[in-house]
Amino acid sequence: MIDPLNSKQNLEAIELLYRGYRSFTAQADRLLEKRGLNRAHHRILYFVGRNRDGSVADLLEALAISKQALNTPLRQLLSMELVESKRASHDARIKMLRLTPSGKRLEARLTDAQSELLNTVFEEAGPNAEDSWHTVMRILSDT
Amino acid sequence: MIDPLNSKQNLEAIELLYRGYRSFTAQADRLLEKRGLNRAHHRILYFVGRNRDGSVADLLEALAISKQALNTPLRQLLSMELVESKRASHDARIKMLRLTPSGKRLEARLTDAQSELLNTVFEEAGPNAEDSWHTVMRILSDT
DNA sequence: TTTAATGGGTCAATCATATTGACACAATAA
DNA sequence: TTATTGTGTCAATATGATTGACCCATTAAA
Repeated sequence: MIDPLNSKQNLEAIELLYRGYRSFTAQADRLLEKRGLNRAHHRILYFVGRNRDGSVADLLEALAISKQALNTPLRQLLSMELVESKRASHDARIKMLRLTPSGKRLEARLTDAQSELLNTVFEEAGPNAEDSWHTVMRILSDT
Repeated sequence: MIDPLNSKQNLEAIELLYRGYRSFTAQADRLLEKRGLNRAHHRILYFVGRNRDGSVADLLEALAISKQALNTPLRQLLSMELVESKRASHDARIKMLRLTPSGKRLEARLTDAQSELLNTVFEEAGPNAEDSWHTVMRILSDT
């Protein structure tokens, strides 16, 4: 009777997840570092990019950090004009956040780098592998 | 002509990698937190576990952090008797590090949690998916 | 055998990022 | 008018990381 726990396969999978994730985030990290930005900024760019005109509160909830922790990187992105805010017309308390053109360009560059990497990987692995990989990751994500 | 860059597939893959990785590390993080440990400790336990009797310098190289950054968590693991060190017989300057029995138990518990999660995931995804996933992740890791 | 290099450890100063708590201000809702 | 909401900021504190300067003991080289 074989205990499937800690099989060679699983031990390799653990290793692969660590290494794969690192390899996946490495390019973006380098691109960000050039501008003095980090993953916190990236997360903001990402969520603002995918949630146009969302409020600061929305962003706080998405990032699950404190108001004070958000303050610094968000202010930097605003002053670098990568993100802009305007008051909501129906409620002037609310600031709606969106990417500026250059913010969009940066976000796109970060996403493109990762997207290109994935293209290379899936091309090398073959089309069936891509579907299976998605299936596995979807299950893992929702667990 | 379709630009495969930033296809829906790829955008989903990026999202899945983030979410999947978070889900993958969540259990271990919780287990560690209970003992007042964090990912730094986990990394040390991991590398010491897989590199029995390695030196401090080996560990430093593997973790790619400064001597001073290693100092605190390693000292904690030593004082908690999860890691032990003994001088090398051929060179008394070198400290060889290894897990104690309870260090091994903790490391195994962390690994088991991840391994179990992967078992569940792969079981649900089917056997072919597992192989494909490994293929993709191997390529990604080595890129 | 004196001297230099190596492995390991620590102190100090500093930086970055995060936290909680306490407020302040303007705008909206009750 | 008063209370609540959305946003922003100050202060104190905690953690984890950095670089730089050393120290000790041991081993290697001169």
